[in-house]
Amino acid sequence: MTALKERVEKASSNIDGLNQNTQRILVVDDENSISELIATSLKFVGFDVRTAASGAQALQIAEEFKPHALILDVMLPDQNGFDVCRQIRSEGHNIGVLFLTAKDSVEDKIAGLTIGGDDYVTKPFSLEELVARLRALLRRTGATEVLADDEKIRFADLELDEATHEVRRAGKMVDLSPTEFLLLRYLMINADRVVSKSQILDHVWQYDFRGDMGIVETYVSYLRKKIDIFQPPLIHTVRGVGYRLRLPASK
Amino acid sequence: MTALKERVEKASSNIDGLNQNTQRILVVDDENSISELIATSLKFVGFDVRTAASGAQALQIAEEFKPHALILDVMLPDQNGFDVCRQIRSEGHNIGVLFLTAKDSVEDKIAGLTIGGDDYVTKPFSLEELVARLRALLRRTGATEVLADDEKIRFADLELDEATHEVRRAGKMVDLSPTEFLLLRYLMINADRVVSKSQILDHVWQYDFRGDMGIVETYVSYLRKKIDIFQPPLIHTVRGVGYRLRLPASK
DNA sequence: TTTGATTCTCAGGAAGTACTCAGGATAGTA
DNA sequence: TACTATCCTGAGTACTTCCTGAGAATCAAA
Repeated sequence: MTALKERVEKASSNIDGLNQNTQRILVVDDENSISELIATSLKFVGFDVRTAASGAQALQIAEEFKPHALILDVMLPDQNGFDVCRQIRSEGHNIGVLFLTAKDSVEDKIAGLTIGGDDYVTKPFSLEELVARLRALLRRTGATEVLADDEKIRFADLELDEATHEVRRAGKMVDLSPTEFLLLRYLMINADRVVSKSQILDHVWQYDFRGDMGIVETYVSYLRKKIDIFQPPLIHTVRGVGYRLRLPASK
Repeated sequence: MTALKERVEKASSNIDGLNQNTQRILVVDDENSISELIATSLKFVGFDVRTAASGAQALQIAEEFKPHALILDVMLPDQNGFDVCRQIRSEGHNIGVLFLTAKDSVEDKIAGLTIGGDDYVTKPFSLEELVARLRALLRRTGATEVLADDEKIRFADLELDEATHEVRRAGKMVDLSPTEFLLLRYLMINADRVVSKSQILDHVWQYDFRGDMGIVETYVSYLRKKIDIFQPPLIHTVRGVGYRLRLPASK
């Protein structure tokens, strides 16, 4: 699952119009803006997505859509998310579930829910995190046919391990805060292309973040101090546009 | 902005010979002058364009026009741009959206503009930038059949890469400021054709620029110092008319 | 060759953009 | 409760880019 491979896969799926081995995801949330946000984002990275706004609707859609995974708000208008989950599973499908939950309700209820390979993400979340968690979940539940490539992203002498959350530059461990990790991950996935500060903000930060883009500059600065003290520097500023991860080789 | 309109009329015969697989773009803005400006410009470069002045109208037109992309002002009289976007997307079409937004409202309020391959441009913008962004968006969202074609523009030994924002002359990296980049891009797109200073001003500079054409001369001079220190020179002055990118051979 | 118009180039101030750091707020942990 | 790590803001600094204006250079026609 290297950045390159991901891109190649994405590109090739564009070519023939539809990809045959696309994973189907059902997003269930009663807030329309949330499910749309998730849906567009997942569609863009290549999933086949359907949305539902209630438990009943979810059951109905699941029946014919047969999703590989569920993204499921715990709080639904008609019933609670767990029941929906249970019902869908009793239909026979053994699908993984990524629960969405408000920050405070976490400890109470969710604790026991991450057993079956399931996972949860608290609202508000960042898109990067959501997608990363979903991918991990699909990997665990075996829904992914693709060779289970070691969960590492590489660029130059940088190595980022999704499973262990470890990062190395030139073999040396570097430790990053959660935000730094996500930022680096986003840059690595988009290696060699320029990403704007607003793209970074939209993907790495939580969707309700209301600050300005100065925060991105600050975090790029942090990252540089941790990974670009080595030579050569990999994070490059493209003035007026954004940032770009690249080797200086082709100067 | 007269120069532009003139050319549109003159050259429209060239256009329809060229594209039978034209991309459809729906422009939504309540300021008529803006949507007209954009529409004219996009038509000229070969898109099939329709305009709408409100969200309601946009939905209506989108239904039968089935655009490949949307250019959508965030501030609309009847509803906000996101809702329009969401509604159109929920109809099933997975189209990319290029948002237009006032400079100051970007940082403050609006997040999530770059989700799903979307992008945004702040008012006032330059036409070159708008078109470049739109093209990039169409590429990303896979609406363009002519993919691969690795996002590079070439002329002679000049090479301009849109994704990485790199420019090379004879393989050597040259670094350009944002304006220099846009200017070179415009010259390269119109390679071998003479472009007048007012055309350049209309396309490369923001539409509210109030200075005179001296600025174009200045920037051409900057460009020459960066890319025409190599031999042979490519940027040629056509006295009394404008500039032209050409090889000395094709006199 | 002269003349007038056009174009080139440069210097320098204004404006904009990016980098870094210190410090306060917050959350997670012992 | 105290301690620590992380997040975020704001301010200061450094730098780049933009644009103007003016004089030098070039060109074409008389």
